[in-house]
Amino acid sequence: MSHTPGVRQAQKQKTRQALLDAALRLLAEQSLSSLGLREVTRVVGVAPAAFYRHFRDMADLGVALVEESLGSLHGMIRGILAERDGDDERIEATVLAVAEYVRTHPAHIRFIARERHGGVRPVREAIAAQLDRFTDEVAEAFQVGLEYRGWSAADLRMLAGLYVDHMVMTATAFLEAQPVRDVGEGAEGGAGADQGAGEGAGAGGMTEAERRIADLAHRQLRLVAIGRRHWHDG
Amino acid sequence: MSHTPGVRQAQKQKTRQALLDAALRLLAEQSLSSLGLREVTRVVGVAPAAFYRHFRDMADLGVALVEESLGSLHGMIRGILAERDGDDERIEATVLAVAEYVRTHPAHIRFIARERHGGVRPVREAIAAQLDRFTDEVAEAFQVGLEYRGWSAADLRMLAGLYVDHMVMTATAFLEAQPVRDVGEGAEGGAGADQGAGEGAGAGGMTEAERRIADLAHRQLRLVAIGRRHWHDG
DNA sequence: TGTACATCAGTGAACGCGCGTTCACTGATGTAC
DNA sequence: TGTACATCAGTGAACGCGCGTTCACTGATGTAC
Repeated sequence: MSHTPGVRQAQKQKTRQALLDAALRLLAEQSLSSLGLREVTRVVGVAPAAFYRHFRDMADLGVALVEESLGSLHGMIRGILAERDGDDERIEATVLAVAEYVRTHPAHIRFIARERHGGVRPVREAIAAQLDRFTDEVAEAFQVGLEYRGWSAADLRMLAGLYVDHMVMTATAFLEAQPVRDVGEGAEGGAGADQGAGEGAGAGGMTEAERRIADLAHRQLRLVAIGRRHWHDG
Repeated sequence: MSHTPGVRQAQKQKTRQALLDAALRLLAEQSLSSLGLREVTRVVGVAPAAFYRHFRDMADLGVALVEESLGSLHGMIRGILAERDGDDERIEATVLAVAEYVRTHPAHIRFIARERHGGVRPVREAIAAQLDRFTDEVAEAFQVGLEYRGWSAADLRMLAGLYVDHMVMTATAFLEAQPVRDVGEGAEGGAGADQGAGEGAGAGGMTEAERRIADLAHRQLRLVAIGRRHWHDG
């Protein structure tokens, strides 16, 4: 233990993470290009100038948020696709996983949806790159399946693109179905504040609105799967 | 001619339109929530306070831009779907129409893509309402076709949603394939400035990047059409 | 047609405010001996 | 273990700047008679 860890490094990481968390929270109500550096540091409780010890500017922080938002998803999706066989099971599992991810990371998904076509080029490009990776990974997962003998690489990627686009669309639909948390924690799991009223879903359940979206997504994915099955015979 | 037209009304409309055009142009490089009132009036050449004669605030202007961006599309799509029969023809015509619309109204489409999940609620809601209308219209167009006997209203709408979502996705893909116009006219048709270099497509043609996107969209739509055809027999 | 009054789109100056960035600094942590 | 020096995350004050909004105004257009 010569130089890498140390109390100093740890403290710095903690501040950096606090800046990311605060930004993500503030981004629930606005887009990155209107988010102020002072706004973020104010929430964290550090001096504005401290920001520059961690990020060159807001675009830089945005790119870091993209990695935080989508990085962990790669393994998850890959795992789901690898562990199942059969279209219906895959569809079911994927839709449920997306719904769950949206419920546990709403702010991250909202950020991605908002900035995917947002006003900050480096962030747009980072998101596009991540979604491209997803498409590659899904296409690769298909390649392994016996059901895809005779498919060209281009057609596999076409199909994967359809699934990824649909996944994003479904995620944002789930998002819009979520209650709007005005204030409060936001970022990390934390102990606090189950919001009270009737619509709140239990640990495993879904609200009525969520169920409608899940059902719609289900049927759309099933239609795509049928098209896939008959792709080579008209 | 007692009160409605008049020189005054006409002049006011002209200024209003100039504000909308200027805003749309500036929104190529940023999102609505960071667009300044003074920025817009500066481009138009009027005093900042003049803005309030036309819009309450930027969100108000944004909602007007939504109408301008999507209002004319309703008739167009409806016409295309009504005039053809046969999936392939419909697919071909729709993809071409979307490509064409993106080429002739790039700034409008970019605005919609950017603000669909952007930081300004009233604008998000206006866009969602318009896209919902599109879905209804497409579903209605299907209803008429003989190919959809036996389809429930819910399934028709599910399918229509798939098409509309895909249309939006395709439009934004075309957009990203467009050369980035740094400055210049933007808003109205105008006489000026075909940009020079090699990638520029002729009146009816497409660039290489556009052709790739069109081809991908084609194949994806064909797969959906196949799924649709076999929807009721597994 | 001519005159007197009403309307109202656009003006320009003023305001208070929060912004991003810079800078020399402080003091806890890390390192060398 | 103890001491002397280096590093560097975070400070706090200062800067110039452009912002949104207000206000009383001006002068062309519209209306009544």
